[in-house]
Amino acid sequence: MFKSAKTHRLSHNIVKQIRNAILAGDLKPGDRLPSEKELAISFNVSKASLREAIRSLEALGLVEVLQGVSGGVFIREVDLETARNSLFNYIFFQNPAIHEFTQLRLLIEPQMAALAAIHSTDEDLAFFNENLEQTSRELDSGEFYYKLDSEFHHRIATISNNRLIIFVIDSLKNAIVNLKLQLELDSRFSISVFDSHQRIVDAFRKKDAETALEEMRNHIISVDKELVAYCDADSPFISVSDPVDDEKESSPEKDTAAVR
Amino acid sequence: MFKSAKTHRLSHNIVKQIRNAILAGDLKPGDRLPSEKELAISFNVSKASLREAIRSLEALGLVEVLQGVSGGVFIREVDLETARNSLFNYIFFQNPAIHEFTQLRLLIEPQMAALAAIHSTDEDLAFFNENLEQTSRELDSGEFYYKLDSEFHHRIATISNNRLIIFVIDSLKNAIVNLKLQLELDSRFSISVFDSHQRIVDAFRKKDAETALEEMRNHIISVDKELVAYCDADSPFISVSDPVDDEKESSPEKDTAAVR
DNA sequence: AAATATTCATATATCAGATATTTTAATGTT
DNA sequence: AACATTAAAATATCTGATATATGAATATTT
Repeated sequence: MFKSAKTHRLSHNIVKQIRNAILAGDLKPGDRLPSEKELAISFNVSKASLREAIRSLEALGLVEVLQGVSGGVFIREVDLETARNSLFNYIFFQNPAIHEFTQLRLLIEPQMAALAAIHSTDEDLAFFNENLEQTSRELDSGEFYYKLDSEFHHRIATISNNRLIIFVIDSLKNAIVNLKLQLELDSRFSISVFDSHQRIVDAFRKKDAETALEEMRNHIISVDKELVAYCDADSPFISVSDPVDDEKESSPEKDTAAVR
Repeated sequence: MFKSAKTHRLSHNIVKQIRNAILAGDLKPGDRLPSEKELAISFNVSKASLREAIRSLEALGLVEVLQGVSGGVFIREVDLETARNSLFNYIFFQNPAIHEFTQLRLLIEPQMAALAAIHSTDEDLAFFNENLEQTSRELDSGEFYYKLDSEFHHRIATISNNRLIIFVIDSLKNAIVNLKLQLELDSRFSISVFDSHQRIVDAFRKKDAETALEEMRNHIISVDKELVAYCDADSPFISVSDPVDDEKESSPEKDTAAVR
């Protein structure tokens, strides 16, 4: 009925104003805001309050701050990583069961595999070949990281050309990997994943949508079974060392043991 | 090759430490952190830097800050709204086409409708009856808001009992409504939506999964067509007045004109 | 002339400490 | 018992000084 009459935090007010300016199109990625001093004067607040607002906007991924001359506060596009991390934070507390991941994946990924079978270009196929080859090498060396696996599914999503679907698939994989495990993979599992991937790519080569869909479906289900066997027993839950931890330079995908 | 040797911001360092403590389980929702003064001493930084860190954590939805005695910084679960808003920010810059939303919805919602037909309880059916009745009243009064529509789809998602699916459906609807429009609805459209909803609920009552799925599918497709007709012509894009703007007390669902 | 080093201007980053405000609980008053 | 007052603890905000980072202009060297 009535609006809260609470005097909000100054920094919140500033965040709101700037965010609205972005959403209204008055501020666009690349735009540079006036300097802290000037902003503080414009908003009629102290530098400290203004900086708190900037920190919030930074956390939301809406601005980026550079130091030095010609530095300042720049509007930027919120990137996939920021959104994905936020979703990860949410999922962390929800701590969904494996089957919730699987259910959602099953709704999306088999269909995307079917699409990919039809629409994949030579370039895409070359990518998948290279991906399989590298995976094979990693299997031989006993060093199976989930990066290649991640890229495999990501690429399939990409062929859909649907950014929402890419986001969902990407986020799911990220969450599964970082949330549910850090399991020492047994190599039998890795090989089974590799085999699945091979069969899927094979269907791509033959442009056989039906088979691609079915193989992806089987793949997801078999991964589900493995994960359930691993996790749900005692649910080790999580071990956060690097994954969500570090900055851009070591992205989550880099150095976490593999899954799927 | 080499890791960035850049000395990060102090506040970032603090955010990282606290976030990691949360993810590691050392800090749990409801936990209260020491006071600003004490924290500043612990981290060996000034109060200003510490507060910037707290603002970031607050923006991420990981903490909540209360003033006054027995106030302080409290760890909290990241809620759906925070994650959804972050996704919205991402989607805003991506600005996906209607068909991208539709494609993803088609993968999920018809299946969920089928599930709901099978699993909906008397309580659920009562909810849908009430929802339809209220919608009908709003139609009569000419005041069609998207809140009821939103709740309709949300409830179906809820029956899936899958938090990831609920998140996706909820976020999609939120994004569609806030991003794509603020169209003056023509009442023919509202009525068509209402009819679809009625047919879907009817299938629920009969526990007819097949029909529920098909009706939801038709519903989404017809909404897609309407939206494309409305939007893609000149793409009014957005008008941000309240939707993503205000605080908890006026949630996005409240006062934006309806869609679908 | 080109490469390198230095200086300078301008931002942000950080600190220290004072003051204001909010909120709860304890205390007093009627 | 109900209500008002006060005290204490916490965040909120402001001010102004200092540190640091960065790019560009300038000077120096080769």
